[in-house]
Amino acid sequence: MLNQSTDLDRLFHALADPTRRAMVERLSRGPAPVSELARPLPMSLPAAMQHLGVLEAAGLVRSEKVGRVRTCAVEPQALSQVEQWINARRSEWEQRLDRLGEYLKTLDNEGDGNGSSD
Amino acid sequence: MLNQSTDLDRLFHALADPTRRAMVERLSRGPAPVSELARPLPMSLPAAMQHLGVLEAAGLVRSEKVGRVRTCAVEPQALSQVEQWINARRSEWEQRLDRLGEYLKTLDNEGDGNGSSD
DNA sequence: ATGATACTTAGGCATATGCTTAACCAATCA
DNA sequence: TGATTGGTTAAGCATATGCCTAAGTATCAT
Repeated sequence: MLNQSTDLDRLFHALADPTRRAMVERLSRGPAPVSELARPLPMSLPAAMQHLGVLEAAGLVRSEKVGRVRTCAVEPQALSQVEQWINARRSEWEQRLDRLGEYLKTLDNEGDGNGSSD
Repeated sequence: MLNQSTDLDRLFHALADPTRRAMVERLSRGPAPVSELARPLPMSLPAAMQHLGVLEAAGLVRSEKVGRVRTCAVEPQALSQVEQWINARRSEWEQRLDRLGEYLKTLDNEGDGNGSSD
């Protein structure tokens, strides 16, 4: 259960940039060639390609070149590791809050006292 | 609906580091003082504090100082924006795949005889 | 073959990140 | 009161990131 960190590192890092999220959002609606991904972006084509490289390295996007056009598509299962991590966290702290709730109820029943020291 | 980017930027970026995720994981089990968060980490206390600062700036962690001890705790609703973004993407591309499935079925009905298979 | 299109590679620069050590302050404790 | 504990600030450094321009390479169109 310890650290296969690097996958999550790459995924979160890839998603931490608005340009890259915009690309993923675009690709969520269907595959697109590099130039179409780059066109709306306020940067040069090479810069856009670097972002694409980060997305591919993270496994979020897959691409294939046919003729001179490289077509990119989202990799639908790529986000599952992220989801798993988040769900794990959420369930942990929900459990904690549940236990805290129980505890507070218990205190309530005790009829409370003070407890200061200082 | 476009760009409240910066929140997501900070959240994803905060989670893109194994040290910071380790801190969140630790805090998911309950609040802890800075020194306890830092102790297991292979770095100096100031370095750990910087990570903590990133987590706080992202809204993932909240902390409060009492006496000379600063106690940190997870902010349970902080991940919801991340979840929303991920869910939005997933539902988009699931819809797409559904439509693709329909389309393929249609083709199939047309009575074309070959299988594109691969 | 010539030129346009669609990407790709290379090199470079500015800023951001992650870490370190060396003080420094504030609350206990002896 | 002075030492210790817990945290904070400051300065500096090495590497990583994000962008650029310029110069390729490989199709495709004529």
